[in-house]
Amino acid sequence: MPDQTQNAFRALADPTRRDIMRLLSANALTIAEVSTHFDMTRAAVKKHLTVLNDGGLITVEARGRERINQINPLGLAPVLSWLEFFDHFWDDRLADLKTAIEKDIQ
Amino acid sequence: MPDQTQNAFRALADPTRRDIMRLLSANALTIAEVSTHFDMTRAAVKKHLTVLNDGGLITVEARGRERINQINPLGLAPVLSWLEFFDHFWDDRLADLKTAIEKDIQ
DNA sequence: TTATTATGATACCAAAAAGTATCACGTTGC
DNA sequence: GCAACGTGATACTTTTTGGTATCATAATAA
Repeated sequence: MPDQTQNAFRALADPTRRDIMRLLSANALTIAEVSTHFDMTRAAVKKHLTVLNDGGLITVEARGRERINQINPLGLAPVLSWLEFFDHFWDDRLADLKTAIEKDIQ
Repeated sequence: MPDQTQNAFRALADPTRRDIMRLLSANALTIAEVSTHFDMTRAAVKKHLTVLNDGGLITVEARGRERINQINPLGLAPVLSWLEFFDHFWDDRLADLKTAIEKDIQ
C-alpha cells in the first residue's frame, strides 16, 4: 500500500492518461479498444493503463483473454482530498475560483 | 501561453512541489525560506518553484533582491475543471466519493 | 489440432526530469 | 567603494519516463 496520493497525481500528469480517463468514462474498454484511439503502439497504451491502475484510477477485470479497463471514480478521492485542503484557506477566494471553473468548462 | 492544464497537472505530480504548495498556503516565502524546509539545494528548490510558476500555481514578486513566492488559488482552476468533468458522469457515485474524501481528510 | 487473437513481459532507446555544483549579477549594508 | 547576500543561469550527472520492438503465453475459433 504505497503512497496512493502520489500514484494518483503521477497518473494524471500525462495527457494521454487523462484522455484515457475521459475515454473510459463513457465505456469500459479492452486494451486493444483503447489503443485504437491513440497514435501509439498497444504496448505503450498498456503501460499507461498500468500507471492508471497503480494510481487506483481504473480497475482491470479479466474476461477470457481480454482485460476490461474500467474507471474507478473513488480513485480520484486522494486527489480531491488534497485539493480540498486549500479550500479551507481561501473561502473568500473560492467564489472567484468557482467562477473561473465554470468559465473554463466547454 | 501553452497548455495550462498540462502544466498545472505536471506541477502537482511531484511530492516536493505539493509540499511547497502547502507551505506557501500559510505564508508567502522567499526562495531561501522555502529551501530551509527541504533537504535539497536552493537551486533544486528554485527549479521546483519555476515549474509551479509555469503551471500558474504560484506568482513571484520581486522585492529588492528577494523573490516572494505566493500561492495563486486560481491556478488550480484548470485542474478542478478537468476533475469536474467526471462529476457529470457519476452523480450517483458522487456521494460515495464525497464520503471517501471526508474520511480521508485529517 | 492448428491458427489466430489478446495480452503480459522483457529488453532497449531517447527524451525529460530531478538534482548538484558553480559562476555571474544585482541589492543591501557597512 | 566593498563585502556579503539572494538570486538567475548554465553545465553536468543520474534517474525516470514514454515509447518501440519482440517474444512467450493463454484463450478462442476453425
